[in-house]
Amino acid sequence: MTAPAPQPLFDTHARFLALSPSSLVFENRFVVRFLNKLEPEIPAKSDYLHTRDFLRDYAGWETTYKAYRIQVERLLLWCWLKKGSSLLKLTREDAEAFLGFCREPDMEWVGQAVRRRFIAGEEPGELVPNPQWRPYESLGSKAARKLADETGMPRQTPEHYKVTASSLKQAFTICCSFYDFLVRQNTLLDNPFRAIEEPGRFFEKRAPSIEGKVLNPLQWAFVIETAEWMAHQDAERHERTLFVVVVLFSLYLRISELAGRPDWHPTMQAFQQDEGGAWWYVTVGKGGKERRISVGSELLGYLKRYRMSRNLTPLPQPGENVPLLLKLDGRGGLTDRQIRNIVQKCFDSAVKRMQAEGRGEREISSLRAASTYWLRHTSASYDAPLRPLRSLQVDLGHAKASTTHDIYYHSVEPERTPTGRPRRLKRR
DNA sequence: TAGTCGGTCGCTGTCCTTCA
DNA sequence: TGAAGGACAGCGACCGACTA
Repeated sequence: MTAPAPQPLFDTHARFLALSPSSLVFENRFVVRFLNKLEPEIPAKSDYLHTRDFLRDYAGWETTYKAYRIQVERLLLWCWLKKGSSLLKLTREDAEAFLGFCREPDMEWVGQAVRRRFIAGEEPGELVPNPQWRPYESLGSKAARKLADETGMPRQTPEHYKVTASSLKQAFTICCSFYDFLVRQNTLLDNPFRAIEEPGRFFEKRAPSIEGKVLNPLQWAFVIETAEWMAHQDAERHERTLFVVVVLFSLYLRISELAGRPDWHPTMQAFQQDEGGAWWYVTVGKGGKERRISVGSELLGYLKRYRMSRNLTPLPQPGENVPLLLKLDGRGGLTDRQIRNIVQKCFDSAVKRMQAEGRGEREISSLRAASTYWLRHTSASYDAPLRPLRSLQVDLGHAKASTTHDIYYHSVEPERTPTGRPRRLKRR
């Protein structure tokens, strides 16, 4: 099945992101033309203004703003293009129909790759609608894409697309919030999404789970051995790879806790020794909260190895303001994406080494889907049977013990921990 | 020309806060 | 106390600029 030809349906649409909260609306002539085309049958300009006013409240939180813009934009396009009326005329039945559409949108609304909404036009600085853009995207599973790339087979184009329960729940939450806003503004009397009985039937509840996101002991053994082998083959490039893999695993780090944040750039000072001689990794975690993670002796060995490859003293000195990770050209600091790429190359090499050793597809397949976050899940799930809940909770940076308990103490499978977590990184 | 890097985008999941 | 709501992060992809 080939990708659907660009539809005129989406030749123009409201581009909320381009509008800062203080800017004038309708500044893009394509948006103006689109809205004018809908008038007077649909009060599109009024709908557009209400939507922009709602989004304005979230302008200070970039990731939240992005999520909200995506969902209300879909709602707006669905009202206009599928229902043919204003979003202010939405009934409970319409709201249910929209959720149903969100769960399984028409394939002409679904793209096979993420595209920019607008691309450069002929005039300098002009933005024109990207005909390849679609409101929904379906990329398929990572493991399937990787396997297709390895075998040289074309990637499968899905004939149907269903969003996950998580995404659908987010769509519902945001639409509820949008109509609550319209009610507070005295624009509407009722919220049609609040009128839906048992909205949970649209998205089945699921306990938090790391199932399928943990490397089994054999896969982890291949990953760490591959990282060491890569470091041996090309120390200049891959001592860094080895250190990144080991530190993400050993300290249960989220990628941002190694890459840094806009207001925090990790240096060697992140490794600190207390008065008792114990070492800690001090980072800034989710929500901008500082946390200290205990550093084991084995990780210290890898830290020394990595530092010596950079011609530094074996252990960090007080006040040493050297970036923790360097780009290949020696410039300081790696972005989260660069770290992901480094880890992904290691995973890819581990898959090849498993194949070369004649390992079966069943042993290999889930490693294709692995990402940096799997190292955090893997390490924590190996450690859960061996460490007190409170201790693991603090190192993971969870505010509530129930989060740690629900994720790691409910989901540990016996086969993952035949003898509990080895404090040794290498297990094979 | 190939590799690196960063901007942008949308999907999915995590996890904290609020509320009944 | 559990569910719902909501903020936020991780991730993979495309694409263009830059550079060795």
